[in-house]
Amino acid sequence: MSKQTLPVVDLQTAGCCAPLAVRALDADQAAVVAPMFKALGDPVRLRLMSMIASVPEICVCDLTPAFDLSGPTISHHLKVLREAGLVDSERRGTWVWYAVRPEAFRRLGALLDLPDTATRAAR
Amino acid sequence: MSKQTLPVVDLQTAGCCAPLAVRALDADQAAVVAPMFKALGDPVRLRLMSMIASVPEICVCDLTPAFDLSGPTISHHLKVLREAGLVDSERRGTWVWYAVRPEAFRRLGALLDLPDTATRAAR
DNA sequence: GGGCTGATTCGAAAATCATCTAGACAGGTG
DNA sequence: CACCTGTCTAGATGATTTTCGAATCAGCCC
Repeated sequence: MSKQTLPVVDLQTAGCCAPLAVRALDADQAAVVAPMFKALGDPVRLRLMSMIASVPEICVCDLTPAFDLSGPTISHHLKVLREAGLVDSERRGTWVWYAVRPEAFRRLGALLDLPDTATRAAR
Repeated sequence: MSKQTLPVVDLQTAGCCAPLAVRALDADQAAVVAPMFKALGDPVRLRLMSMIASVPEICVCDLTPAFDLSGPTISHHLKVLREAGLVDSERRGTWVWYAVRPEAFRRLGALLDLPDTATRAAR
């Protein structure tokens, strides 16, 4: 399957960065993390992501008909999610199945933790 | 202070959506949430967001010099974060101060909760 | 093998975006 | 008031993105 273990993906897989609200990211960290948020920044991809994440796994054939878009377009968006490291795909016979990558997903969530401090009201 | 309480912001401010991993978003929900992720999907904005979120508040004059970009470009990115509802700004005399909007930030984080279930391994 | 269906890749068109310079506005200070 | 500094708006430009149809690839079945 996907051989593309680019340096980028390695950094993503490596634990990266305290929550945004704890310590500011440097330029390199931001360059690693931003593409993951960017991948979720399109309504179609966000919906795809939510459909994938809300079940153990799901076939492309069940994703495509939920949208008013061509197959290639859905395929393109899935590729963006894949290359961001957020989901994984596996061909089984005729169909291709997608599943969330829990580590990446969780790490992204951890970045958005807001520890009750560091808000203007609390200054 | 910024008067722009657009309808979009109202929807964002309203509690929206179970975590992605719990229930898939419909098209309307995705259209509301995606711009927030999109705003974080640029390395410059992500860094700006982390600089703002990691302190109670911060002056534009302290943000700009951290980047190798023109003032107007930083201003543009801050506007995107503002319009996504993620930060708030307030002019105090000569300077403009930015602060995170904890509700929006927290809601975004909640969307990325991953409840240990709904992963392929757990099927 | 030949044909079928599901999914991806390719190439192109239209829309959006990041960035800049120039200019406007806001507020302080002499 | 005139001027200076900090910030934002306007308009332009090159780069990126979204989307499509056409073509290709993968695996099944007759």
